Amino acid sequence: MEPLLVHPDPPPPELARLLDLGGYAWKPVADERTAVSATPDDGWGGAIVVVGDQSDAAWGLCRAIRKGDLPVEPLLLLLGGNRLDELDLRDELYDDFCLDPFHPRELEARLRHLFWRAGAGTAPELVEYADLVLNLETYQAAIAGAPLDLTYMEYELLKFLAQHPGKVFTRETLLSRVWGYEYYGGARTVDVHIRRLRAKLGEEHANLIATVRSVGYRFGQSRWGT
Amino acid sequence: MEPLLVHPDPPPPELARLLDLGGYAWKPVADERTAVSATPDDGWGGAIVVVGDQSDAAWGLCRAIRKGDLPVEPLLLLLGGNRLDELDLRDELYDDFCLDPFHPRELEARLRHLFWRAGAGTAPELVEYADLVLNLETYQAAIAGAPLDLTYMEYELLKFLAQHPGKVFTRETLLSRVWGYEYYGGARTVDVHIRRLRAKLGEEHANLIATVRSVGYRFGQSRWGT
DNA sequence: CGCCTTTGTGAACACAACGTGAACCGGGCC
DNA sequence: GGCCCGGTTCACGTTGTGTTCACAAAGGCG
Repeated sequence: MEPLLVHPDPPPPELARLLDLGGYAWKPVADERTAVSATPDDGWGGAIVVVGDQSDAAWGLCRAIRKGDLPVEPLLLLLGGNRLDELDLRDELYDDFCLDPFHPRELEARLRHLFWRAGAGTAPELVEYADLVLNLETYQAAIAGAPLDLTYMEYELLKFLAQHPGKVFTRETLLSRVWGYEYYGGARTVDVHIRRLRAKLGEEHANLIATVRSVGYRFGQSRWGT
Repeated sequence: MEPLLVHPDPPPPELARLLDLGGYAWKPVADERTAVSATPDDGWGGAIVVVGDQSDAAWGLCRAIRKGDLPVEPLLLLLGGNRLDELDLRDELYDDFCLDPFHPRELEARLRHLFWRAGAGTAPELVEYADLVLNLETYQAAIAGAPLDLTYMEYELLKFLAQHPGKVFTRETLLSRVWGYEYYGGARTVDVHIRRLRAKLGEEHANLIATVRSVGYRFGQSRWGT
């Protein structure tokens, strides 16, 4: 199993002891920068962030993780009972939390449940829609069994679209989400990539990407239910 | 919000007090059978199951819920620290748990986070009126199940009207609210779009848009009562 | 009943949005 | 340096769609 990211560095001794006794691999990190440079080849298996005296640093790290610079899941917080208020309006920054001081078995149970949840949902790193399959680990794509030879940008764009089937995205949204947050350039760039994607998908599947005039593009068919 | 299913009946007084103070609607249920018969029309908003002295009954209820007989999500457990072992190998039976005795704010925070998680994922933004459904994410519309092929302006106009059913809008109001604030153009443009909308809605549903002579247009039936 | 106002209808027009092909440019590599 | 590859930009066609206009139909009022 991939090691856990633990903040701060050094972590509280009782946390370190519990992780060691439980047989978890883990690495302490002080901030986002050290976290990035210490990232294992296989990525992180999860994160435990202690919201202590310098809660700003802890929340900043959570935010960096959730922003996607540092993809770590799941994320568990450890915080004192007097800091429960700080959870307000920060739902998106954590998956679970545990009050400190903690019952060792509670923390163990929470970790186990988090990993169970993570493993249950997304076992293989695949994105599938109809005949299309994207393998996120190997950067390969295939349609109806036939492999697609996509460039980097084409792959990223198709991945993003296929991860949100049915939803319409404006060119601006695509530029910011696929290309990057501070992208400056013509919106028509998106058109060209869409065209190449459609061409590579083949005439038969080109209609997987629909253009919504005056709005943007949509991947896949409509979603009426949940 | 739909009421919470709470087990056992009666629940511990401190739990009842917290739910009441927090403004939650809730119903106590003793077992699966009473839970089924007490199910509200809109279903349950979630469940809080106390794993107490008769833990068998509690786990049985959880199993019934997860089996699908009684679709309730999310499911939060409340259990004493000496019962942490019982969580083992039962990951699929709960979404979160809280140790008893509990810090009121911890339980509140867990409830809030659970609801946030449940609501964040599956919220297809829809506008509905009678047989008409507009999906705001996919820019698609359907009437009586049949998809409508609307242009951008037609869609925007219909969306605006359907979002305020029964209300009458002058052409000027529609021009400013749908087309844009500083629109300069003939008011008859609205008529043409209304006509095309009626045509696409089909003869059967064309009367969804009523013209109010000398005033403007109204979507849906007039509202005399509530 | 006749006039005037308001709305429905059909068609024509103009333009914006999109698709398409090709050129440009910058980085990595031999 | 020359080459290749991939991303971006530009110019041009094409199609769709919003707008306008002229006329017909309908409704209100004296």
